[in-house]
Amino acid sequence: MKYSKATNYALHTIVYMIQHGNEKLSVPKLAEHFKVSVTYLSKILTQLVKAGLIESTSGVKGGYVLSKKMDEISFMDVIYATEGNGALFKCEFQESKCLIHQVMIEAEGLMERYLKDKKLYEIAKEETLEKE
Amino acid sequence: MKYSKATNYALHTIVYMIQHGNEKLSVPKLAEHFKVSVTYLSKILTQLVKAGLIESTSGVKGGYVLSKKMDEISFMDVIYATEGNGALFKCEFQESKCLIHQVMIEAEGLMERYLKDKKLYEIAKEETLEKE
DNA sequence: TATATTATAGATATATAATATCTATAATAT
DNA sequence: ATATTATAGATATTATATATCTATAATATA
Repeated sequence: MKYSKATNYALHTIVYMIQHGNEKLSVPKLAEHFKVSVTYLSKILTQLVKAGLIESTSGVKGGYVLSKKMDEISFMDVIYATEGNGALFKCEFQESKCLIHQVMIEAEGLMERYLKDKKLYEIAKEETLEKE
Repeated sequence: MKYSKATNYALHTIVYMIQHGNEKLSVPKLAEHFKVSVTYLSKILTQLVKAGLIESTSGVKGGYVLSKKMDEISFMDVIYATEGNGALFKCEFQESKCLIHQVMIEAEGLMERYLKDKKLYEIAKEETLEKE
């Protein structure tokens, strides 16, 4: 099991938006920066819209802005949007009564809690500082 | 991203072997118990052999036994065998210098450390107790 | 030694998910 | 009216997971 590339693009896009002070950004600009096709990145950003992380406006001068406060968006918010929010491990046999299942869920929980607590704002800020 | 069914079968098989006091067990017997095809389970068990978790003997009265002490096999040992031991998240861009990458690796680490510390023996023992 | 039983390897088939592109449509600033 | 943008739908291409089949090698035992 692996995180998808889409998740990587999504995380980087949000960081990029934060670093640009949440000015409205279009897919063509974002796609150019990340060297990825416009249509492909569009699909990913639409997922972020549906998850309520960003907002879109069509037409000339359209594009995307963050729909939450910059410092509220967590890694996990983005990952849920691109990977889904189902459990990583499912036991077909006894389901919730399965002790193996319970251990795996607990392990996932550790990762999730860390990623829920970790905001993309922290990263964006650090990277900006590094450039100075 | 999801854990594969193979991982679930592998974890359950090891627990089953522990619960049976590490007596030699054949694939036909294991497959019958888990209601899964012999050939499919074979592939999974061969992965466990290659990972050094179990040992096989061919021929009549052949089968599998654990190659480590029962209480030393961790969840992570099994997961590495079936899922591979590469990182779950890779950033194509700046690789190791990427701050997003670093956070994701840290998060994975939490899950991995928990699963390395958690031994299948604990589960096997608990389930046995429940039956009594 | 012959036979039955078992693990392993290789080939193949199918299903599902990830990656990616193309086209058409709807929305909007100028 | 036009150009620009997001969205939706269809489709194509890989890659991975799931699964089966067949052949081969190893081994206990009759």
